[in-house]
Amino acid sequence: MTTIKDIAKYTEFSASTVSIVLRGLSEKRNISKETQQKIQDAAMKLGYTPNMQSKLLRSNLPNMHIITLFWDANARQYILPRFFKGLQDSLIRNGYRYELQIMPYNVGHLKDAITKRTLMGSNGFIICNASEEDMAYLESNDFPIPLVIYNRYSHKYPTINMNDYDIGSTAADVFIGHGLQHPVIITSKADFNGMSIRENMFRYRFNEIGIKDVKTVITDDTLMGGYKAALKIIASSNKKSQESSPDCILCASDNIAFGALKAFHENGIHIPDRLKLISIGNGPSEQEEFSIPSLSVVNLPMEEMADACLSRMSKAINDFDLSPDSKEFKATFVARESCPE
Amino acid sequence: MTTIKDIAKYTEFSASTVSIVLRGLSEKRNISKETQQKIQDAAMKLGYTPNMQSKLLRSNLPNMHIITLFWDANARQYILPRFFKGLQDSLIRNGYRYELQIMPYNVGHLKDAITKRTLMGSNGFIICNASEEDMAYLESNDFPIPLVIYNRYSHKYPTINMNDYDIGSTAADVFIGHGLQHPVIITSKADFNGMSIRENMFRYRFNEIGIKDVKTVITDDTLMGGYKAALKIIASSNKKSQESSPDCILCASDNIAFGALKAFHENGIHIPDRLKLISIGNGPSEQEEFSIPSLSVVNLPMEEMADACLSRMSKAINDFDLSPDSKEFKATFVARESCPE
DNA sequence: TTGAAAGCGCTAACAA
DNA sequence: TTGTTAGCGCTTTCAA
Repeated sequence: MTTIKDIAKYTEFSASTVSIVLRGLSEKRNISKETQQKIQDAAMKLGYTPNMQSKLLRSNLPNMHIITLFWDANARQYILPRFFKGLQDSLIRNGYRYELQIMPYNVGHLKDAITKRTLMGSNGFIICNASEEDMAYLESNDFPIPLVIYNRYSHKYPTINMNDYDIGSTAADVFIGHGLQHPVIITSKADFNGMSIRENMFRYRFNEIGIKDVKTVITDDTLMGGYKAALKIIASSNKKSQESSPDCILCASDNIAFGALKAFHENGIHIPDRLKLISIGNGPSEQEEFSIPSLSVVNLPMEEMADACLSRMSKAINDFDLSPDSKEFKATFVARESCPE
Repeated sequence: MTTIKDIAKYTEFSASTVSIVLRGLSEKRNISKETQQKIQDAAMKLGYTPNMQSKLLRSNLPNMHIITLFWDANARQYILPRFFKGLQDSLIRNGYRYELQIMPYNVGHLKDAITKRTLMGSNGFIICNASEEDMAYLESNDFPIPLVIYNRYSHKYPTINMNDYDIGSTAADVFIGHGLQHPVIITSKADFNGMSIRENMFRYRFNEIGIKDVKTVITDDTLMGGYKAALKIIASSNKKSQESSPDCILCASDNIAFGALKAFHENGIHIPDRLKLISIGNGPSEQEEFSIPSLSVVNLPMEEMADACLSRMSKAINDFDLSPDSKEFKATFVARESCPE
């Protein structure tokens, strides 16, 4: 890395002169045109770029804390803004003086994103979307700054969670309350334990009332994924009698749900008359309200959880409290057109 | 700010001992339990938090560049992920070694977000969503780091733009090609010049063929906004004859379009049979594809533009090239169900 | 088991 | 018009 010193040596001026020129203070300090030119040229030639760390250090500005948010680099376009907005609002409401930095990473390869550099440059990590491998990596290593884990459990780090049992059973109970008997789950490959819990709990509630047959369709966590899964369900139910074909669907995400709604619409299957549908609501509520039909969801309290992540981080940073506690949030059912109360 | 020195003074140990203890290296370096305890307590009591700038400076890690993205703190949940994903992909594809930092700000108050601190801590700013006031602020001030402006014009800074004339005329031409004669624009209060250009150009094309009456409905740039605007249009066209009621609608954003689609659906107005609809496509294309009906758009090339922002930034940082050039992208029409080709 | 000293890159005050 | 010096907060030898 080229520094101001390198330029000083190269041009045979002093470091302070170089500093003055490069900061555009030449006029004020009466640096000769010639000197300016030489220094500019050298900076260009040597590829100088300022080191902001040392500028900041030198500046004596109050030490701002940088919180780095590790987020799945792929897909789930829906969710980041919701979570991020929750963080922002929390910052403002609580007066936290943090700077938020977003570090995208590939799920399953968190290890590669947590470099010496990211560790050094940050006062705390909030880890989101971690897979089982990622969690294993975190559990088996020590880090010099506090971590808060979003939506996963750990016996090493503080975590902010939602009650996954609740999510599954709430959805099932609504369907059961409607007397529905042929449930289907559309979901994607579970990349964290909570997903399985939600689905198993959903199944369990139906099993309890004697309905053993809860079909599952695995697809991508995308709109296209939901669309294709729904087409599959339509095709297979066309072969069956009206009585035994699906009458209610749980979608593991809003992405999947929106895709599925499109497929049912195109095939003239009326929701909620022919089929009731509930999504595990991870998307912006506005989009759920204005889909056709509007989407009933078990709403994941992401904004509240984002807020909790920051509070917990604040406690970790200020009180040195790194105990592996967990705060758990409840998801609530929001009835809309795709499945009334 | 409490530093390691403060703790050293307070505990009457040396700074190096404090450093060792606070970094958890006590065992390795044989620091006595008692000393550890005293130092930990003091750190807690004095509210010590490490200064990451100086850690980084000391670490001799290669000087990573931090690019700060200034983004509208409010609404437009759709767009950030699209732009951000464009940035990420660009990072990877071009091998730029930048760290991205997102700084939310309130449009119209960019001034408040650009603090000494943000300036010092960043090697470059990408400014998005700037209002006219924000642009005026930027134009009339000097900054010590390079700025690249997204989707606005400037005679002081490099900018990355789209052709707003094109956007408006493309949409109009498609409608005109269908022989439609009663256009309506649903838009929100223009907070930047490009919006007016798009709309004026749309109007102009219709005017050219003798259609002077292009109605405009102003609403919020939200799904609810689009919904309400559409209801208004429905109400007023119910009073008119079939011939004079609107037959095509340009929506200024996907938010507005999705909201409007819901309203038309609820009122049994078939799109595209009764009414053709084109949106200025700023949302994720997947959502446009799976809406009901799928949404025809003049697609804003946000990913390409994000890429261009980074390329331009790279040029600014590495080649000291701060000339106020502009790169302009063309928007293309994507025909889907809401308005065929 | 602890401390002293040097230095990371930069800038402000002062000197020349 | 330019240079010298000291120091921002931290860590790493090396010494005690």
